[in-house]
Amino acid sequence: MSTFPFTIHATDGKARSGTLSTPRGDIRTPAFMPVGTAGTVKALYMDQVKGAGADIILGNTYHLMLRPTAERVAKLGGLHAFSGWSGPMLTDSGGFQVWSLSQLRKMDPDGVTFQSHIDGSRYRLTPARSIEIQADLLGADISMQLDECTDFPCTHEEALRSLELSLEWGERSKAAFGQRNTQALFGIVQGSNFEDLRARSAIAVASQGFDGIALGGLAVGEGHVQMCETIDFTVPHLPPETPRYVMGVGKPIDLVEAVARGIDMFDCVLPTRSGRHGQAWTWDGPVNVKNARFVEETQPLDPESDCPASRDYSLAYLNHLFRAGEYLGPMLLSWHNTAFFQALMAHMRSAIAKGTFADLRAELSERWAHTTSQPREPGA
RNA sequence: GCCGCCUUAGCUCAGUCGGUUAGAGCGCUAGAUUGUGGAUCUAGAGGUCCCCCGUUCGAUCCGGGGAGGCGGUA
Repeated sequence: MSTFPFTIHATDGKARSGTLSTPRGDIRTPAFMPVGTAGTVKALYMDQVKGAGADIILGNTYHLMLRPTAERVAKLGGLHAFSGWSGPMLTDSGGFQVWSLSQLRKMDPDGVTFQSHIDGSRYRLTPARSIEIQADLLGADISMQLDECTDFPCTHEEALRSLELSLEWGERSKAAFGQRNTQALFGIVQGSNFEDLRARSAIAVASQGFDGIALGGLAVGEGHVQMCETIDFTVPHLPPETPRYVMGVGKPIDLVEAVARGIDMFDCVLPTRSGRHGQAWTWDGPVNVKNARFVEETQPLDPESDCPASRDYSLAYLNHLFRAGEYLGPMLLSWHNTAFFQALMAHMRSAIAKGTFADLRAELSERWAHTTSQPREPGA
């Protein structure tokens, strides 16, 4: 029995739309969760994030542990009060930093030791410590088990070792979490791009009785096609009544194709990171507002949008802001992208409810086919 | 007026003991970015080496003259 009720209202093919109910509010699925690593969705006010349509945001164990420290956040009332976000919040366990900060950490079976990129001091993260930080100190509504985000590409042997470690860490995370009435814990499936390993991991994680199941180790260089294949052969091993979450994904085309394969939740830095670098995501695909062709373009990004950033500012002005290095440029594009990703999720939820998801998928997949990620070059 | 220094890419400047295709940083033109190290990376375009004459097989480089700039001085 899951801590949070998850009700599926409609399905269309493998796609499903529902509600994950938490004490801090409902999460409409398929859901996209803006990433607020350090207690802020970068360059945005929480009101803008909420107004864009986001039901839930992410926080990050590793970054908050370093600064301002989890203990200080707890002393200041927890991450919700500290940051001003009153809705549901999910925190990553630090597992992604095990991968992304591989230069700054040492692994052992019991956990991982990080050397801070800020001041060089050492921090220890174990499954129990990660849960303590997430659930007890930050006060996350949904905590993630500590895992190892498996590198790509890797051998079958390496992927097996990695997923076994994540399974064990999942068991220990669950033991540390215990039974709670108002907080949930998600497990994470690994296994790289190996069908047998993904199946093995999915079956094992499903049997551990988590409140939700994430697919980790995706969008790490395998490319769009392999990512879709991996989701394809993993989802059948997951219990239908449990929320499914693909971590760190993705581009709009990835979201559409993953929803079509039965995924309910996503998070990704793309809308905000792209926004800070001048890339706007639109119904016509990505647009680099820094491009010279926009210097005198009086049209906004999307005159039909409800978001002021998309509707009320000309491309010429956005172009100027980025060329001039003005703060408002990243702010407006982060806002626009966040609103666009939420609008995309709303479109998909609506289409699933109406039974027209296949049409929407076909249209968007064709329109965005050129944006799919290719497999990373070996050695790159 | 005289003296000194300077003039090389859009900008700020290296450099060539006279020798094939003259470089950097920034800027510019594009691209990458997927559980955020507010970072970074990749590629490309762009030059009458101020002008003229001379010396030389060959001058962005040496000599003469001119133009423009900066500083000093009367």
